[in-house]
Amino acid sequence: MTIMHTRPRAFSMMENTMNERPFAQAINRLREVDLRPTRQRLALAKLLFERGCDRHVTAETLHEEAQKSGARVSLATVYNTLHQFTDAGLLREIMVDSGKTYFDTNIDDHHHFLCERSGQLTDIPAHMVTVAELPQAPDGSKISRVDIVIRICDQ
Amino acid sequence: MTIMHTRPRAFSMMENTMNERPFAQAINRLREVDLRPTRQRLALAKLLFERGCDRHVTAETLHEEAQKSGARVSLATVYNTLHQFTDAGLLREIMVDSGKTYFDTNIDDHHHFLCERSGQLTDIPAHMVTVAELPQAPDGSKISRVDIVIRICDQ
DNA sequence: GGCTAAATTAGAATAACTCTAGAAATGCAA
DNA sequence: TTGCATTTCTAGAGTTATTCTAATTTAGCC
Ligand SMILES: [Mn+2]
Ligand SMILES: [Mn+2]
Ligand SMILES: [Zn+2]
Ligand SMILES: [Zn+2]
Repeated sequence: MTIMHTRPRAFSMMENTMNERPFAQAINRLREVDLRPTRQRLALAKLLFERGCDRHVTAETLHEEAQKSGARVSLATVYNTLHQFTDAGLLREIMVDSGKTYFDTNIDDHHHFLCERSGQLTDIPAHMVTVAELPQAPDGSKISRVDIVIRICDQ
Repeated sequence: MTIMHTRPRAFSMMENTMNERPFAQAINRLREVDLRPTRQRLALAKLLFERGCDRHVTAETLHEEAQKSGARVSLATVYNTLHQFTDAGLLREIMVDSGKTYFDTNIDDHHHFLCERSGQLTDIPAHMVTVAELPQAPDGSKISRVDIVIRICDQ
């Protein structure tokens, strides 16, 4: 049996920026909702949250990304994990068109541009849209969310 | 060979109301776009447009309805017809959630309530919603439509 | 280390479509 | 009418996105 000399690596500024916050947050959030931080869940959380910008992924695209990054995660686990993260409030599920489900790393109140040519989704912060008047919800129900999709096409 | 005495039936108020207009409109529209008014297409147009109220059907539900009404139409034809009607501007395609495509007989500018429990869609005329401020469409593109879905849940 | 529950996985199954290729209906011309 | 080309319809096969299943692996704990 060999003894590994696992020297602690030198600390690097590049690897410990603000961007790690949402990842650390994710780990804590997983603990909160009783999801064990497994190798697979951590790899996916890293891909989803480490680069801060808002992402809209499908199970398929995230799975490919995981493969490329060297993480071995099955597609079934990607589906499971995306749904678990969604239930934990770390992701939002979006279904606009084309029979694919997108998962959105931006969980703030916001809306979307949808490019009719490419299918690309782009975030619109809620404060950029002003809805002056909304109809009453039918009796016995209340409004839980208002989703606005602005479809755009080439001019 | 027998000669049929096809007496013209007595005119009935019940059968010639305002409600026939959209159906007649549909037939004309089909001619306009070079879709022959075949037995199948007429049967489906009848189901879709004859009862005036706004409908949100899936291929599956319309197919069942056709069967029950005694019309023999294959599911493939229901899909073809729904897409042809949509291309002809007689229907609008809606995809909200749950991976099913709905076809909307209301082609006026309008929005939807979506019941999160039952998945039921209900129309909201455009004038009931006032959007005061919209963001600029990205460069080189223009806004083609704004879709608003108001999600409701039991209070 | 050994136990137990939770998590992962490959592959089968399902749901909602779409495609294909042959049959039927239709339109038109001879 | 009858023949021929074109359109439409249809059953069933194929596809895609997703879920399920049941066996294996891993994690947390004593
Ligand atoms: Mn889901
Ligand atoms: Mn379509
Ligand atoms: Zn978003
Ligand atoms: Zn509608």
